[in-house]
Amino acid sequence: MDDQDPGLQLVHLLRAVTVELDLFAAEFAGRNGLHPTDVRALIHLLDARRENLRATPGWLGSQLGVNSASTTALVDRLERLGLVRRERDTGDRRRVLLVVRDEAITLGWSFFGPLIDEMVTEMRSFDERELATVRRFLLAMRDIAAARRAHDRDSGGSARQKADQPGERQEDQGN
Amino acid sequence: MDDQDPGLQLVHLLRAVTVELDLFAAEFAGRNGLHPTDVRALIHLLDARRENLRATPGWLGSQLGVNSASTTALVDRLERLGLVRRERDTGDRRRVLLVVRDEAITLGWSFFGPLIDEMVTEMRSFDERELATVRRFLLAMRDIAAARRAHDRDSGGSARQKADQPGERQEDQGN
DNA sequence: CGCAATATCTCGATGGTCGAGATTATTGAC
DNA sequence: GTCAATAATCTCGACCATCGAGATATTGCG
Repeated sequence: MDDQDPGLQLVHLLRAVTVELDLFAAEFAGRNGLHPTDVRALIHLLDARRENLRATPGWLGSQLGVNSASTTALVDRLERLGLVRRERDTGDRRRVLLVVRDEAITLGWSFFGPLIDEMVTEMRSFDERELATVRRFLLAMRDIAAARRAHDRDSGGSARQKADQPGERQEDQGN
Repeated sequence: MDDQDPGLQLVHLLRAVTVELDLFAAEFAGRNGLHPTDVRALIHLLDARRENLRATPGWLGSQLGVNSASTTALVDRLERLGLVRRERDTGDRRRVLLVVRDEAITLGWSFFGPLIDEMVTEMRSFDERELATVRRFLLAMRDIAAARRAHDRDSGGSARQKADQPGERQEDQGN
């Protein structure tokens, strides 16, 4: 694996992008009195809403990799900030549904909107075949990372298992 | 900006990749008794070493966006774990050089090595023109994020300025 | 020398995260 | 129906990463 390997250079470049995006999120967090975890939670909640998935504390915790105690505190913060609302699930009353309030959408868009806009605009300079290439690249990188994470979680039981993950991920249950 | 906009889909996909990579790093952290910040620091330190840059606490703190107090504690942790060594700069004795110990390289490679390997291997399925397309994409995304971050830092003085960033970034000073 | 700028570190306070366990609701067996 | 097992969320106490403010040491300028 030569240091001049173009593939390796691209992997490093991908990491540089993630570093930039993390710093961008941290900037957003610090500016609004949120913590990095809150921002990550907000992103997942907005994603869930966009895809019509039901968000619950347990689901959110598993997405973020934090345990139930931290998730409760996290939702408390988001609720106190007026970004989400707790709502008992009428079907399964053990559950709590996390309803994203309009304030959260406004806040998220005010910060990430311009960034996303610029990125989408930049993508217009890519023709269809190039877009397909980028998509293939991103899908491959995402899947490799996800697969290795699942692999390491199983095989690497030497150290502690980190958190109490239900492991269960509920998909869209018909709204 | 339609929800079916292929550019927008790719931006979301890019975010999905960063989420996976962050979770991967968190997994690594939890398994080795490190904190997410420690992992980020380790990555920057290994990068600096690879590029023959001099790492100091101040430089590291500015890279991570944390203040000097946190940086001191961070370096204390890394030193206690035997990953780095503090060494007074003989030229400017206010400075401390952070020397990455072999243990850090071994540790980092043991975890990120296989992931990087798989990614690099996957990149072999891209021909030269496709690699160039991916590179153009990643460079554009990185630069947009960096530019917006700089832009927001200046204009958005409404809230607090977060940390005491020297703003100074020392490049390779001839080793 | 005095003085400002720079680099790092110290201190006390805040609060996010964790493990363990409590609480409430659901499910299935008898 | 009752009981135990499971599940989803929350409470509690402890730990420690991060922060702001300020201390300490060094450099460079005049």
